[in-house]
Amino acid sequence: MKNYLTKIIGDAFLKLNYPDKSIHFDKPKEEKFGDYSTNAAMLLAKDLKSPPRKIAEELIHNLEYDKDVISKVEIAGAGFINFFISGNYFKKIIPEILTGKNNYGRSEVFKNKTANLEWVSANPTGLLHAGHGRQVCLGKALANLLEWTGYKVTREYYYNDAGNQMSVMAKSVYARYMQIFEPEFPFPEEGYAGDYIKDIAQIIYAERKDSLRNPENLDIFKEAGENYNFKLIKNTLNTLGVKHDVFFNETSLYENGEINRTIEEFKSKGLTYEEEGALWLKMNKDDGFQKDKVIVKSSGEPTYRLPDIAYHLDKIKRGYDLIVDIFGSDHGDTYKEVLYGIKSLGYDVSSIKVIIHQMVTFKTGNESFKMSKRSDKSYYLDDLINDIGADATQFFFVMRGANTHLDFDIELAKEHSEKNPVYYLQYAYARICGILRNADENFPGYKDINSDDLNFQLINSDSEINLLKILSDFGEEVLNAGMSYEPHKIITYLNSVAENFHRFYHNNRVLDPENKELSELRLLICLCTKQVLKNGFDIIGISSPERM
RNA sequence: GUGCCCGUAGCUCAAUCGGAUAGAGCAACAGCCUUCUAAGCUGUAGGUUACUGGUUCGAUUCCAGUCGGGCAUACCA
Repeated sequence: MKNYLTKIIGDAFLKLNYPDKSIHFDKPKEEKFGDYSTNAAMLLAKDLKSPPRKIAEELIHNLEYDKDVISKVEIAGAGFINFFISGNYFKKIIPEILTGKNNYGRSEVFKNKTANLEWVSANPTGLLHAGHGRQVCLGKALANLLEWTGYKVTREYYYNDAGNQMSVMAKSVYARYMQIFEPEFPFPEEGYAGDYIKDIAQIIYAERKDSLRNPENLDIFKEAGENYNFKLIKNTLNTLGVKHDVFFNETSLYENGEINRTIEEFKSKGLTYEEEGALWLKMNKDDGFQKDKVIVKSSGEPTYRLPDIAYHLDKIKRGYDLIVDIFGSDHGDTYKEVLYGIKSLGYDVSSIKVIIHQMVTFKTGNESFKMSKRSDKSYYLDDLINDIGADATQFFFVMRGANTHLDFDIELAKEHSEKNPVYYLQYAYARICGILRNADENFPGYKDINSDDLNFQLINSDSEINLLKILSDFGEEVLNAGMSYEPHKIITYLNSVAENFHRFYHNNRVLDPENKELSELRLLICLCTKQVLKNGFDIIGISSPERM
């Protein structure tokens, strides 16, 4: 629709010899301002030195359009041009949705493009805590959303198995192992205190007994911990229906020489210097950096920046059209350093899109508590899912824009789980399924209705037309949400679908034995609504319950 | 201290390159079930968009400052 409007306005511009402007269409909140509006005349006012309303009049005068599509064009306010779309146009959406089925709303804008989405990427030092949920759920929805705009998406999980965190985890496991024999054996001060570390130690003890009391290194402890923790993490992800295609480990970058190659590249380009035994990357103050950063510690180990840079170079070389990273705001500064490193080596970072989401504060009543894997008392993502369910978890985290701070009151989520906004949407879906079950009994053969044979003029109430209008927006909404990487827009949209359906349901009896033709039309509207809800649920990653 | 992010109804959040009377859900209040699921619908109330100034036809949106919160300022990731 927007394409059509852009075209006819563009033609009018040509006729009038107006300067080229990018024309933007809004959807007015108020019905009386039409279905679409543009402020083109106001934007031109300055250039043409002419009042906006006069320009708008000229534009309308030179506008050629199909009367079956646009019923009315008006000037309003300071110079808005409002377009009213004909009710008949929206009825055409019915066969379109029924034909499109599970693909209705998909866009081909990015067809044949590839995208890599990296998210979660928590190091396997323990279970995912509830705060990780935001990223898990956001990424899941975003991956789906990108697919719906045409991308072929690779879902990727990166973890630093060579870094300090994993080493601390190994030390923690070793200490717990030793405590089996010597209860007084010291536990590392910054170690991971959770009971699961003891479980890992017990597993090692069961296999190796006391043979590892004086190990050459802690590799066995690290590996056992990594395997154990990854199993738990994948289990949690699985509960939420998240499945990564690629698990990329940092070690592989050492093994294939990419780390050393990257160091050499930095050195040969004169971007580094040595000081106090460490290798420093020069950071440009003009780009907002306050000081240079270490990329190789004096111990000889790289800091996280170096492998992160090498990892992103690897992704760039794999040739994706779009590379998306999702990080928490605690990485808000560091990703800039990584991008800076990549750019200073001469690589193009324009295909890399970084999404930063703000932190989540969890509350039970008046108490807010910290998410720390290193404390022994934690609220895990598994706990959250157990408490409020996978659908509600997914929904709550995706419902909000990523860049907003989020207060998550667990007591409230538990208490009000039945009034959770997710049910508002799913209930609309279940309601439709109920009607269809009824139709199975009383309107046998409704599935064979050919929409070509129906008299669409019978659809004429506001609640029917408005519902169809909303349904016809789905494709635009998907594309819009996808291009801004904001899955929560889909939820905002689905809310209006459900709202309009509930109103439609309330105002119109769908199955009326006295009026077969009208009933069949309304059944089709139900089928269309069901399809749009289902497709939307699929994108945000919640289930489509037939009954509630 | 410095950098990034945020501040919208009692609570959690929306608001499409700056647009028309700032919208939903929850909570509150008043109505609606012999008819397809009342997890619903209809209505009422709730706001100086933290504050102050600036930019312009027009600001929740852009700019400056103030206040308040989060994150980061490590040879952890």
